[in-house]
Amino acid sequence: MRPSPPPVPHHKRTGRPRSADADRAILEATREALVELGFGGLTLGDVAARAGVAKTTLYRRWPGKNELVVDAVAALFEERLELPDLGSLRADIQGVVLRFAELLNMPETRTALMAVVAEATSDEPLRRRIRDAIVDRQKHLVLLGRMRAQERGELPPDDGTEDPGRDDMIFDVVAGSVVHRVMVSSEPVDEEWADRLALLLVAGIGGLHAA
Amino acid sequence: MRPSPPPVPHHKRTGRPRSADADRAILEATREALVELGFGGLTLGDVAARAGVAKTTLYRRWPGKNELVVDAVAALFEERLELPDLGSLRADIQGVVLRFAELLNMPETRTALMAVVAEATSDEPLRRRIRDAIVDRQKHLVLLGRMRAQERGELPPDDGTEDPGRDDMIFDVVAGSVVHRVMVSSEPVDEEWADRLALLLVAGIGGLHAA
Amino acid sequence: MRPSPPPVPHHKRTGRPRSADADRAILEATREALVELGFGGLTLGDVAARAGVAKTTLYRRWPGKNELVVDAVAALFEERLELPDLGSLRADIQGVVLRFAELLNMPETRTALMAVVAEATSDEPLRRRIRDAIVDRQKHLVLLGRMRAQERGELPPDDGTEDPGRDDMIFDVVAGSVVHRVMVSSEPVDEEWADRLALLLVAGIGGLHAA
Amino acid sequence: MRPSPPPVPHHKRTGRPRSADADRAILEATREALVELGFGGLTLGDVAARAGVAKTTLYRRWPGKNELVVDAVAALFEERLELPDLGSLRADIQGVVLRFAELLNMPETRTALMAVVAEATSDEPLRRRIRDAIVDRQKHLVLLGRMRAQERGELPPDDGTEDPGRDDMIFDVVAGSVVHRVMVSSEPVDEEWADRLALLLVAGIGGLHAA
DNA sequence: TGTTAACCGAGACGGTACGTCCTGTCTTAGG
DNA sequence: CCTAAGACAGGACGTACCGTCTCGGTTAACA
Repeated sequence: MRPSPPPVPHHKRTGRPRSADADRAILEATREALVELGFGGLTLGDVAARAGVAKTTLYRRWPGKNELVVDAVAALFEERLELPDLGSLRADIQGVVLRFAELLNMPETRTALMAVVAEATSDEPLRRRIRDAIVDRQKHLVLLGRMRAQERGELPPDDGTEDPGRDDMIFDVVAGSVVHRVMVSSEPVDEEWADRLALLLVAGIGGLHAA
Repeated sequence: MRPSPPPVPHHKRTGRPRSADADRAILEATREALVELGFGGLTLGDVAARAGVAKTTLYRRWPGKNELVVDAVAALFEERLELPDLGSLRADIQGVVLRFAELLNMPETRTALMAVVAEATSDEPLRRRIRDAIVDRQKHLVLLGRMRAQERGELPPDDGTEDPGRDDMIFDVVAGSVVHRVMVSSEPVDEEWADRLALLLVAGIGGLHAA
Repeated sequence: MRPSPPPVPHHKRTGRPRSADADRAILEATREALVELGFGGLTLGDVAARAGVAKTTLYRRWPGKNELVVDAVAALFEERLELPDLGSLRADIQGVVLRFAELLNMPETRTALMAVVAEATSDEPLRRRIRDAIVDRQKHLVLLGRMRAQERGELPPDDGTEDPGRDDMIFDVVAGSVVHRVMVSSEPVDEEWADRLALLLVAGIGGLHAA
Repeated sequence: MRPSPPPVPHHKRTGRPRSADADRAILEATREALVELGFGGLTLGDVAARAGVAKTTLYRRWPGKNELVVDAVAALFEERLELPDLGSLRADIQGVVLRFAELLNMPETRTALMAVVAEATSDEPLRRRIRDAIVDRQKHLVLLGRMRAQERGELPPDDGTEDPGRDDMIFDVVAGSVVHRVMVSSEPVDEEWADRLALLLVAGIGGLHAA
């Protein structure tokens, strides 16, 4: 899976092309600054300086701080988040929950994720960007997990009558619970907690099918 | 339950006392500004102007924007969030989920809540303030719901062996799921969705007890 | 004659009053920067830094670079330009021409004067400011010189029939000639040149009276 | 007399030759931009765009804004400024003063002239360029006027003892007075004022000869 | 009943970041 | 070698808020 491409300019192919090095340097500098200063302390001028790039170059590519941070953080999700095959639905869920929590505890993402989501509450384009760059890429993990469980016989196969929003709800529950635990309750997501959440979900999903 | 009082000054009781009108006017102005400008656009200078108050007065009472917003929003949770008794655990959960979603969709809270949580990721005192003013007041709803369910016989009575973090997890799951649905997925929380979540939880909780 | 007062704000007498020290420091810093960097190189940010003052303080008092420079330079004209009484009209003119040329050769004024006049060509308020702060204060020197010459008997006394714009023209000729000599022709204004100009003027004025 | 040619490149004569159209378009665009925006608002990027030319092309031909403006304005002086033969020294002077004032009131020159002179105070090459392209071409008018006056018998013929800087001073006085009147005093140069200046000068020159 | 200390409004203060603009150079592709 | 197009590093711009401060003036409890 390749990293999200930089926002494609719809120009003619004339003039000096944009430097790909600059893109890389900027995103790297952004993550570095997030670690050191947090989202609030992050300054576009500072990022530009770290990247050895002029502020204008930065503004030419991204509309502002929010979009830049989304792109900078998206790459981390890309490479870090996957669904391990651990032999059972419960173990799979536990595994992905632990990895997700680990990701949320990285200093780059800790402050950045909530902040951009907050900004996005009144910024539809930003909301779409977050979905495209981060959320939707996680969502397929739910689908994958379901398919594996169905192959194992842990869940009944689809028969065409199931709720189409079913996987979306599972995703909201998993992601939301972990985020709330980490960000709001400030409690650790350890193996035990992850297992109990997995247990609750497995039982709950069973209940949904039974209904 | 009265709204959280402004931080008490520990002075001698001499001199002119602080104006209580000012407090009210400031919190009201803050909510008004949140609706019009969102969290990011909210300015302490602007709030002061709306409240007909000097910036100094404002800074004398609150350390900064974050704390002010927490207090301004807390009152809303106080008055709006309660657990209706609808006759069954599933219906109770559905009911509180719908009320919570409604609260999250108010313009005052929509942007403010996520924003202060984001700020709180690197600000322990703010995190505590949020817990004291908002989160903990919701948490007792979980306890209340459990007790009702136990009275009804929907859940087994406590026998002293249960996980002490059990209710915390339920709270993280409920609150987190709704927040994620509303804020990140940008999908509506309607009666159907709330009911399905309630169903999943009831079954899941059952699974926890069975384990 | 006191130095030109800072632009008077028409506020109420409320709030913290503006610092008089800041005014002094800013004007001094402006002159210093003019010497070191010239008008083109002068930056309001740099002036603020030199004066130990915030940029905002500077913008609160002056609309921009042009007005600031006018005020900074005006003080020099105030203190340096006077009409010596040397016993004859011709010597008086020679004297004032030499002083004026000297002033134009100071590094503060050399670059600043022409620049603000240039800017003023499309900025009526600036033009007025220049007249008020600099030009009009010089103009009375012409009147003073005429009166002395009339007392000495070098010129006939006014009889009420003379051209009201007469002194204005003399002023334009004296000031314009010196400026052009120094700025455009880049030739020195030495005693001889000044004396020849004085001679031309005395004769010319005589011609005007004769007409 | 043709307009001053652009600085000749001393390259080999290989490769694609420079477009002469471009030169014309650039100078025209410069004058147009001067009228619309004034000197301060004039941008090389904007001039390039108006001329339908790349910025590179512009920088290849002129070192910067100042030089470009000098060349763009010089052509106007070339074609507009001449010494009419009106039968007497006084009338000749009046005539040239009126034409010069007219030139100074054109929007292209109004702001441009003072600005480049101001820039030239700390830029010797620019000063030379101004002299070559503008000032020296005017100076011969003084010589021409003197010769005509001598032919008419209004002035004594040269006898080899006269001051060599004599004509320079006349030039400084005429040009400086008009510029000061127009630019600084912001008063009109009408027929009456021009005549009075001519009268003063004729008498003054007489005084110089008598000395 | 006057003192007095803390309050209040207003607004200036030193700072910091903003997002835009222009400069003069460069790097493309094409003539 | 020139051209158009446009990206590049750099730097100043003028604005907006921040959180602090300094004023003159007000208000209520205490003496």
